[in-house]
Amino acid sequence: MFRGVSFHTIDQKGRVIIPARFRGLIKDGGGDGIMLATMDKCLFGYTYDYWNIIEQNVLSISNKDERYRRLRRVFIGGAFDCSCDKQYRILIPPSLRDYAELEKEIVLVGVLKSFEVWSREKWDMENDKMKDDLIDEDVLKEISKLGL
Amino acid sequence: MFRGVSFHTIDQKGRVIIPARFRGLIKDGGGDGIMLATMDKCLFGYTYDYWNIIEQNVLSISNKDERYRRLRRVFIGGAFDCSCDKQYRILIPPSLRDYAELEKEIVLVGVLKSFEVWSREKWDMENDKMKDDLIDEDVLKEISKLGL
DNA sequence: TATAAAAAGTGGATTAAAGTGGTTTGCTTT
DNA sequence: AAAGCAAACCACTTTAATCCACTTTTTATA
Repeated sequence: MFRGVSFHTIDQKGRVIIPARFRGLIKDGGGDGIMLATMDKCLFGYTYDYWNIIEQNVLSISNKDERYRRLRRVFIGGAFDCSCDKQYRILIPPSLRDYAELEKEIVLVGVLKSFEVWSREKWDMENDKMKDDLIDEDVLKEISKLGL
Repeated sequence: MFRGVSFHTIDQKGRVIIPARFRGLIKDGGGDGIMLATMDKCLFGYTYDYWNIIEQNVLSISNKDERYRRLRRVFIGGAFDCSCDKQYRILIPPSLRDYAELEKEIVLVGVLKSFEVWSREKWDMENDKMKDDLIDEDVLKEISKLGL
């Protein structure tokens, strides 16, 4: 499972290193590369195997409703296959760089089945929001269920 | 169960010794290492076995709501697998050192299912707060239930 | 209780791996 | 043919894993 945060840089070419602790998971997940998709103003990284499951799920969504068709084309349309180079970096396509506003400082965050790529600014904001969430009854309830 | 408090140091590389009385518990809990997570401005150490339970609970949280996705990414993002070296020390990742403000003097505290890592300053403050809590009605009620 | 032996705890040196930035080469596209 | 881009290559810096030496504390035993 993907866990932990790392702080890195994205270079002018749009290359981002995959942290060492993620590499085995990626390889075991179907190859030397990942699928990148957009969500929550950051990028979600999936192993090939897990992505296949997601695609199957997307296929099973009804296409009757225009909203579901829109969801499908935005989510799948925004997904890219990114393979690793010899230094274990992925090249992030310009459209995804723009979406997540990746410029210089970036953050990689493991979230179990997948990991996320954030700009440093947005990640800091996300942490601030989390602090605010800690006075939210619903959130506190979920935390208490974790058994910490 | 983890119990008792020990005062130690963290060296320049970020290494921290595991007290002898914790070692058997850790080994019995699934291996020669622990999972470290962030909470309450200190670090929580879990055995692998217990961490697996927590992780299952995290996976069962709904991901519909943005607040719950945030909870997951901040909590799992703050979790690291720390294995012991031959001297039974763990290396604490820089992001966790920063979070808990570990610099030189640190405190390890057993709290039954897990143990905690504090900076000495924060630990002392925590004890002061405990003194204040002893005039709190709710806290006194819980204490009376303990059967001391 | 004195002493030896073992275990716990600390610090530093060495080596291997991770991470970063840049250059070159060879495609593709217009 | 030239421009743009990505893949591959290379050089370098930083960081983490491993190993070793030593001090302190605990335990065992005479």
